[in-house]
Amino acid sequence: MEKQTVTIYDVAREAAVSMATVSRVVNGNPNVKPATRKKVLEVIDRLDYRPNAVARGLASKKTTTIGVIIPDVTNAYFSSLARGIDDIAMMYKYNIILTNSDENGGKEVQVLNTLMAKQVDGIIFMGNQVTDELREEFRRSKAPIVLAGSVDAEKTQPSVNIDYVAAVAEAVKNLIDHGNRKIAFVSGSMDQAINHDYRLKGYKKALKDAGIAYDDKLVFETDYTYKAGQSLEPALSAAGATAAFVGDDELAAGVMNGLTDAGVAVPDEFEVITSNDTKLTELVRPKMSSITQPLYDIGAVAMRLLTKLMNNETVDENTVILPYGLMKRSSTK
Amino acid sequence: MEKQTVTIYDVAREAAVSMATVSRVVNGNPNVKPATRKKVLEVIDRLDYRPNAVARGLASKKTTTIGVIIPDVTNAYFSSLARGIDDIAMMYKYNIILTNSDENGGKEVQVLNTLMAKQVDGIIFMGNQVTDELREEFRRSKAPIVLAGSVDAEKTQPSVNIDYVAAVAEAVKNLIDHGNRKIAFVSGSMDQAINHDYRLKGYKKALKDAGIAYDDKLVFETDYTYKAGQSLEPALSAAGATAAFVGDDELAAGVMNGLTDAGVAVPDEFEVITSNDTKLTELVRPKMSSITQPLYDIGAVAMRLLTKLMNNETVDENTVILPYGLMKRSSTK
DNA sequence: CTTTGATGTGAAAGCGTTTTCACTCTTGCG
DNA sequence: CGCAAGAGTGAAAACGCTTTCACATCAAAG
Repeated sequence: MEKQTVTIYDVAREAAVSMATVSRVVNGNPNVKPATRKKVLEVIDRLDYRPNAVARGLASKKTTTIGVIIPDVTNAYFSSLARGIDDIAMMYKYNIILTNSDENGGKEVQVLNTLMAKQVDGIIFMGNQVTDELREEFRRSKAPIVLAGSVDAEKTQPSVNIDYVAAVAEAVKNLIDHGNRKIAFVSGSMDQAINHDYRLKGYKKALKDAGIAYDDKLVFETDYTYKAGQSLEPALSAAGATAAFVGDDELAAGVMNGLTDAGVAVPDEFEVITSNDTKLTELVRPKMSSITQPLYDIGAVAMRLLTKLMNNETVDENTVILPYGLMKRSSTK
Repeated sequence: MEKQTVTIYDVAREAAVSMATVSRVVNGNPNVKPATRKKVLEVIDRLDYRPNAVARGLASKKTTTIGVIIPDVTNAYFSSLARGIDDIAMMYKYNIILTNSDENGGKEVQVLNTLMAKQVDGIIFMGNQVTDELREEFRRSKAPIVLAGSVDAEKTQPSVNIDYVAAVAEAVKNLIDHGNRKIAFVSGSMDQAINHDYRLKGYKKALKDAGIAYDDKLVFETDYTYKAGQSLEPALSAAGATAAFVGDDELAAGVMNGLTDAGVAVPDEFEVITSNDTKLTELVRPKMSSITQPLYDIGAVAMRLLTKLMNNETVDENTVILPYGLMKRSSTK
């Protein structure tokens, strides 16, 4: 025996009004006489009527659902953003369809398509490799799309970020100020805009400002994993580096622990500064110095921006830049 | 100018067939002559037709979307499960509506209701405090619900877990075997079934087996946060404990770092063993010994189980128990 | 009284699919 | 050559809501 669903029609019949009226009271439309409203509400309560959101979505062309594409929920940086997104979404009565992309272009395109098929009202995209194909899909979408904690070199989509160039430059300058001349730049794939177009630029800028020559032997392109960082020590030492800027906290933890395990003292013999200021930075010993980012807020602001876009409100600034900082902990002098 | 949507009707007209036929080819129904299929496919391609999943959901009463209730995406334990869930879901063509509950009963009930309103085909629930009200909602649901990494004392819902009692008992026995007599039990709220009904039982069992009297002064009920753990050191020392079993990795990292910072040597003066075997255990120094759980698999199996339930397949065992292990690292002797 | 403008309500047309049912062709077989 | 059994297709009825439009009612204003 299937559980029976009660529809708006049942309520209308029982309350001796039309479906239109029931719909009005359900949606808080003021054009209903208080007495009628009360009557309808009673029936709704009695029958335990619950509006079917799918039918509503079909009729109104709004699903109050947004899509969120995330590289990996398991990643502390992105999950912090996701938390900010969800909280604000909930505040505005939206739900979130969350999908992991592994920053895999093909998967991203596919996911984007199913999200659009599901008629989401908006999309938040996280991931740093916006391919042409992806950009094309973005354009095709009738739902607004905002990038959170993610950059696209072409700046074609609304986005929320910090000023990565300036932040990295400042972090590296800090290392330089401590007397380091050979500073490693450790990051994930250089195919990602955030690395080659932003972080590396900041790195180069700091070097240039200090009159230090750029040496690509000091640039280490690897995976965003703890293991990858851990196994980097020999190379780092071989290159003669005495400090490193790292583009991801987990990676940085690996780098640092790898160094420590190899007998290199952090920060005395080698300084490390990382990028994302996730919880991780406080857990490891020594605690890691880091660029600080308002992680939760990046997600929250992105979601807020999306709500405006979905309501066709005019927004003054499509690409918002949130403030960053530098947190000195114990992995730098 | 709104972007125009092309509907199944447009395709039917252009291909000079009926909507029914278009629907058939879209859904891979074999009852279509190859020639017709080809013709329709061409038109679909030419018009760039994309089926509207909402309309489809209304007509078919299946949304290929499932709801996932998670305490906090930011938590490494749960986000690992979530990753397993999403991967399997994607494999079976489902999408996930993810919502954070903060293990707040009221929020959980509310979220559950909106999920049901959105006609999700199934629900995966994570959270260890199944209130009566919640249980009542579960019962009301026509979508199957499975618990992942979460226990309900009443065992009324399908679930996927490890044998917490045995695992904790083994972990504590290990501590006892190392000569510890005063072993602290550190966990989150005792209101949670997993703590008072499982972990604590395992703890008591191990003590009893070793002939050690249970002393509730050694039970520390706190928050699942790093900070909470860190500030526990004075109390731990005051109670004369020489070892601790901890119910959460982040909490355990806090405990351990708090101890270390206070000059208590881990593991020489104080041993720590934790519960979830998340990445964290490897990041901290010393690395933490832990009960090992197949995190990803718990999520994956839960999702797989859910697919069966959604298809009305008969499942032999509704409450599945996955194997656990014990990983000795450096926070125990 | 009539007129006017709000206010409250209902009928019915969508929204874009799936699915049932009936119907028309083909086949293969006796 | 006739007929039963598929195979292939279309018409149209759902699915459960929102929204438009027209209509009725009523109070205030003239």
